[in-house]
Amino acid sequence: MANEVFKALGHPLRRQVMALLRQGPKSSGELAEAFDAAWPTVTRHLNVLKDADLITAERQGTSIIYRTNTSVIEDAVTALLGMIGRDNGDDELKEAAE
Amino acid sequence: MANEVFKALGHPLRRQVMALLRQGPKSSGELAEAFDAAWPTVTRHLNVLKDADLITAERQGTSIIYRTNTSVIEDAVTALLGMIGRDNGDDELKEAAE
DNA sequence: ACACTAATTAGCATTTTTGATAATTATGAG
DNA sequence: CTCATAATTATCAAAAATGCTAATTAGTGT
Repeated sequence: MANEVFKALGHPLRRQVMALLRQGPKSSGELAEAFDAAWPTVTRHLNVLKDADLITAERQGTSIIYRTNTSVIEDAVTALLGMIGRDNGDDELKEAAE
Repeated sequence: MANEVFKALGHPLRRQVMALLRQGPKSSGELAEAFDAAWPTVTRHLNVLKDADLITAERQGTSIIYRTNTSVIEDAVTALLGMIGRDNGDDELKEAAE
């Protein structure tokens, strides 16, 4: 999971997409308009985000609507938080056992 | 900031390094031993992490000690959390003004 | 100075990512 | 069915990332 998520967020345009979708669902066209890049280029970035499960796509008549997938972002936060705070290598079940 | 951070975390070996450093500071050699990759390869990954400010390097006699830089990870968490939760595009100072 | 160990930088080949244009699919309107 | 619009997939070239071996720098001890 984490690999694709962080990799997907590694591109500025893709983070921008996430920022735009924060204001609510948007169509492929609306997103494509928001950037200098050509539409197919934006489409590809959207696919990267979709493969990473960061967004979902749903056809609605003639257009395709994208939404951010909150839960995956939450997972990424958890992964990140896991990088802070000391660990002794003792296989993680320590906390629970006392 | 965010670009380099997420891009840096986009590689499995580099996330592994972060996980190892969670147990405390480690030398380049200790880290290099932990992977199948050749030492120079690991060094390069360490440089990517360092450029992203995710870790710091400090020479200690003959070896170089790496530590995770907590604050940058916290910033990344904030960036991530900023992707969740509705926004109306109204330039963010809304919350404060009521 | 010389040797030894720790680690990095240089160069090079392979793979992946990016971005554009052209071609294609899908849906709805008339 | 045809036309127009929305969006994707296909292809290709340019740029960046990865990983290796060889060469180099840096510190320590003799």
